Amino acid sequence: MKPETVLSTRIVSQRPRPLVVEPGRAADPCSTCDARSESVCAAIDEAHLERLAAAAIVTEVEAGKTFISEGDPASDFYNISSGSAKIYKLLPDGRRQITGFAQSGVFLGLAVSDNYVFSAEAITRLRFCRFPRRKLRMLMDDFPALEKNLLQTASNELVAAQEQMLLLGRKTARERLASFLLARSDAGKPCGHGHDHVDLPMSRSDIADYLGLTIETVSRTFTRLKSEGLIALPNNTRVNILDRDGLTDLAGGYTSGD
Amino acid sequence: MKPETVLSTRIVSQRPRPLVVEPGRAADPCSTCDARSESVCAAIDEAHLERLAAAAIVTEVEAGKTFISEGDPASDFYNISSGSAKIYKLLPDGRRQITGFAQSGVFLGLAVSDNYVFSAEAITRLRFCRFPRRKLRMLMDDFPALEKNLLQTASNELVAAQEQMLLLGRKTARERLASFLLARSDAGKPCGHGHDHVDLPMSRSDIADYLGLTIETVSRTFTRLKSEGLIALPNNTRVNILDRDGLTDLAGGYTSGD
DNA sequence: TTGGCGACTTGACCTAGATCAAACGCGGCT
DNA sequence: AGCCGCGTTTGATCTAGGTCAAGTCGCCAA
Repeated sequence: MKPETVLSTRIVSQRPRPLVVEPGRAADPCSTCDARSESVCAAIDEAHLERLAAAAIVTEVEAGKTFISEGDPASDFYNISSGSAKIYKLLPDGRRQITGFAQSGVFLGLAVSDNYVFSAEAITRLRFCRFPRRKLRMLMDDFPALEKNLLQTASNELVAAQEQMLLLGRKTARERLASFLLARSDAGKPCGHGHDHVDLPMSRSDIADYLGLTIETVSRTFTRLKSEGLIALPNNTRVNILDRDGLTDLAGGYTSGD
Repeated sequence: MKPETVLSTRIVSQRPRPLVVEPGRAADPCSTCDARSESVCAAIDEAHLERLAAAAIVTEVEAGKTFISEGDPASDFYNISSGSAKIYKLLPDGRRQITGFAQSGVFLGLAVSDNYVFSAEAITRLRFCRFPRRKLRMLMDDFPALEKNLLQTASNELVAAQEQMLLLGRKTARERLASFLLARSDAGKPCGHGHDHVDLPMSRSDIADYLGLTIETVSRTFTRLKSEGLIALPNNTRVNILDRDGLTDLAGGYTSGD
């Protein structure tokens, strides 16, 4: 729980390098935060940013680091400012379901119970703000807009969760992958790069655990979509969408976020 | 959209009987509402109940009636006061995923977009309050506790949704049914009846569409759990839990709500 | 340059659960 | 009482996707 232990031991042991971990009120990280406009922090205006900054603990972790573990006391609320992470749940025998990928702007840890009910692991090097629950509650009391924003965000998450239940319960492997690629292409839109190439920072195994499939099925299905001319696979972390309409058709009712 | 059209034509045509549909400010329905204590309405104290009652339109529909259709303009927010309903999404070819069962106290329609992204159908005769979105927003502005309560509720829904994704993506048919029965037995707890018998107002087909299975698999799995002595099936709408520990074990990490 | 490692792909085979097809059983109606 | 209709159960068979087992590819280190 000490900030020092946040660094990934596995990765760091191979190539130790210093990470910037600024505790508390550094040089007002919030006023220069890239993620602010897309995140719940947008609810707090420029004039009061120092309040936000005082509550936030900016932290950076290496790829592969598990920074939230299911069952741990739910002490903090997280807001990701750069990089991406996976949120997952495990069964006792190790089967894993990834319930979401979190990118810049995404909040985590709204859980109501005293303990986290999911785990979170950095996929890339990850930067985020941690807000102690108590301080977040105070901020919410002082800035009703923040609470409104969180409710809005939670509602959106709920809609996405229902879409994912439809995918997991009723779609075939091809439909799942098609839906996934389209959703990813929308998610990447605000990040600048165009609509028709999709960046996949996560491994095939992560995709499998997100879509309720095995790694082999994901791989085979990628190959098949490629041979059908729907996508191109220039490398393992990139997919180009060649036939968006075909993919949309396949995804079966996936409706773009706009 | 007119209140009269809310009645189920299919059922009513067999046995027409008058339904109580009290529009607007009847005899302050909120002060006598059974569901208030368990619902978001608990956020508004006795003294201001007439504000709540003025915004609410109490409606009653027959079993089988679809009262929210995916794609329709999301005009209202719903709060169920008695009966139960199913929330679902459809694929173009008719495959269905039930994303949740809503009982007394449950709110519906927090969706952010202008149109509903799910459908809802009454399982039993159903009573609920409808709040026009605009009025709900006004109430939230006046009663911050209401907004807090909604955020709390939405967070809980999100937790349940993640648990369901784990179920749909990674659990076997037996594990799904065991998890379902345990969850139902918890859900029934506040309604008075004991822990070890579970009431299932929904059909096998609904259970199948909720668990991402077919009706045949649900039926076979019930039979198997019964022959293994884990449950008893006195009739089609009732399950008695005979071996809760065994079932919990099977459910694989399902943790009771208490 | 080679060798080793980890992530991915491909192939052969297997199985949980889907599909197709009868029964069964119960409540309502005549 | 007897029939009808619908929801459910049960049985026989099929298949999408899982499992097991080799490859293949790229990347880094020596």
